[in-house]
Amino acid sequence: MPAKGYISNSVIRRLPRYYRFLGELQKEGTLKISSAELSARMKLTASQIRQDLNCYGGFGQQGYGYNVDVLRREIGEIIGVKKKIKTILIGAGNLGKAITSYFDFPKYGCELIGIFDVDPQLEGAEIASLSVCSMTKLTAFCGEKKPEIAVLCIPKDSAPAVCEILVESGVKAFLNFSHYDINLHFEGIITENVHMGDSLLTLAYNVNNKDK
Amino acid sequence: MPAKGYISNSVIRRLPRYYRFLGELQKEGTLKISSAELSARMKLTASQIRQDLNCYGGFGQQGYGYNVDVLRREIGEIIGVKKKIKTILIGAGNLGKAITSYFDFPKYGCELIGIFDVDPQLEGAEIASLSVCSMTKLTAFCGEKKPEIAVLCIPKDSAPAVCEILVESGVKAFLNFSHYDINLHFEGIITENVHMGDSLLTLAYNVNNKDK
DNA sequence: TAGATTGTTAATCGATTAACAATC
DNA sequence: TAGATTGTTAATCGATTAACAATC
Repeated sequence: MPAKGYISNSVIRRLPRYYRFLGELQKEGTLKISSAELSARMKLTASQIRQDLNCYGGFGQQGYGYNVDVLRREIGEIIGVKKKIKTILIGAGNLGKAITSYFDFPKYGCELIGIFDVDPQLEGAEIASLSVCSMTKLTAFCGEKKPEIAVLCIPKDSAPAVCEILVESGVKAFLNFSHYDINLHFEGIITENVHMGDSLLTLAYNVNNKDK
Repeated sequence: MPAKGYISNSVIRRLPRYYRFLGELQKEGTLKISSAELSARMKLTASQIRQDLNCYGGFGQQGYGYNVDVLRREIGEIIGVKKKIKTILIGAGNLGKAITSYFDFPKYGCELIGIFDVDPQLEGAEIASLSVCSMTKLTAFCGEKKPEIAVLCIPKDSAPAVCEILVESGVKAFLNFSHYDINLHFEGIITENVHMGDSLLTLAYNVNNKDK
């Protein structure tokens, strides 16, 4: 049996989704919501919502439901959105540029404090009010600023060396767009792998095997 | 109990990963692999690998293991990588551009046949040897070319209208970067949602709640 | 044949759902 | 108080793991 206080990954992965839906409800001006209403909206069961939330405490009120503002604030607190974890991005190619500009880091609990690229041509280029740094400055930068998260927008081949440096410098977590399997090579490192290829293949599978 | 022949989502989502790892083994020149060896490499159990594969048939040989080439080809066949599903991309902003150039569609069972954007300024711009089309041409294009997959790189607000048109025109599946919940609004549409925000929040949660 | 490893059935484990007593 | 809805315990379901007979 899981230890008391243990929270399963399945629950953790639903937190951002609750947070997102509650944000929408807030925007719509909804003040209170019952687990039944929220479940209809999110296409999951009311039971699951109550179970999930009660991993962290009783945020509702019997006979009433949940106060949207309070619940969202509580979940934000649990995730730690206010912490603004220091984050760097490696690889200012197309994808890196897109993420840097497209992405509202503070909204997701992070603060982007540095962008790095191997290409000396890019050095000094301005993206999202940060100027791209040479990779040669990476170690020194990490030693000084102590970023905790790195977003990897580099090819698979260059990933092992870069990860080595970053882990060595104390980076704890990766948002990994390279196809390098970080967690297979480093112990205790937190990773979120984005495999768009896998997503497309899953899509292809489902299209090709529809009603079979 | 699940109907015979039913294959769970958990299994389906592992297929692209098997496919990827087998590709690597191929590159390394490995000819055969046992479920035990593969499981060590992929950090899952040998049991699971054998169970997964046997949803589709017996691809191995007792006492020997699996032939890497054969197994990869079989999985490719199951996914349907050779089909090259006609795919369009909507939204040629930073993200759309990145995906268009960054991404080897044929490698993932798709063929990119059109790029669309609302911005008339972008009309005719060349990306990945395709020229960007105006959104006004979308319906006609779909009617003629019958794309089955759409990659949505547009903001949430414009998504409902675009999805309406696309679903109407026979698009069956979405790789969805907009934060619009397609499957909440359309029945029987296949979707893969990429929520980088959720990934970052999960990362933030894990960093903030490490050893708690 | 002996050894290895699959395919497959059975056991376990964990996550989801249902039920209901507590309580606002 | 009566009605509603939570928090929580118990039941169910499905996915993962273990075990082993089949067989190359």
